[in-house]
Amino acid sequence: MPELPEVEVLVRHLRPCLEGCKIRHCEILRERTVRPERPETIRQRLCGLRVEEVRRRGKYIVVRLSGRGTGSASECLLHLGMTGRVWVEGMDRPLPAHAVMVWELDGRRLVFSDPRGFGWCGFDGSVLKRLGPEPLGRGFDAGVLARRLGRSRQAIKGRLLDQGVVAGLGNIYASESLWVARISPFRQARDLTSADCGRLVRAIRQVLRRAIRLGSSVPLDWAGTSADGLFYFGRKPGLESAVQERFAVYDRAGERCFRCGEEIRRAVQAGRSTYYCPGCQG
DNA sequence: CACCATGTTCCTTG
DNA sequence: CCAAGGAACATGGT
Repeated sequence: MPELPEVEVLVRHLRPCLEGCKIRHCEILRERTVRPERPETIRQRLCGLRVEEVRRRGKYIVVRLSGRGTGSASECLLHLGMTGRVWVEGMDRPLPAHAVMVWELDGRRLVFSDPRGFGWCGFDGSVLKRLGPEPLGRGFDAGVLARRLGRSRQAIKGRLLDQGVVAGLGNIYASESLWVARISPFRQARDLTSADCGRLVRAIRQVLRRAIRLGSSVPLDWAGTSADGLFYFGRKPGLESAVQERFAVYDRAGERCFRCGEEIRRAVQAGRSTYYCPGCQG
């Protein structure tokens, strides 16, 4: 469920559930999920700590924990990969088949479930240092984007997926942003004018804000048992109306462009699907 | 069975 | 040395 908007909505949801809670036990059901530390190290580092703050950076969930007595603060990172989910539930429920980690709180528990197993939990904060600016923060404008794109001959779509250029865009919202900015995903990054960069920055912000607003306004199934993709893939019966026209191009190959009526196309760039409108993204 | 999927890292190739 | 592309990770849905 993970691009910036989904993680942001999730973090807002988790904040009141977690902040102030003490972690009584930590159970790791899939060892690969925790890294680079060993499972036993993670368990020891988490046990007995209190959650001081839950925040987001890019697609990462950052959990700040207060130390045992001596004030040794630490930050635990969670990344959801492609299919990771995190929620807090009562202790009476059966654990899902793909639970990879569980934190026992007082009378409740946090469940990290991840069928595909690309998600991650650990204390190595170095990944955060490599991230580009927050697209919704002040440090992101046309000049910054242009500088980060540099002289790259790579297609702009691919550059937007690089978390060092801007933090939090993924395959869906990269396509969406380019459509809003009317920029072809195949343009070489170095060829974008400053006007293009300005439109792209505004488009990215608009697309992400709208997705966060939408995700905050729809009743979400955090555990995702009904397979609604939390808030992707609103084609599920009963949810389509709420999320209709959520995506202008993503997963809409063969359908008509809302702006010019052309048929949306799908292409493959660097092994990943790109959706675009050949009519208005010249 | 074939192909597709919201991500990141590592390796190879040019 | 760098840029770019592809494989790998692993599982489920269509």
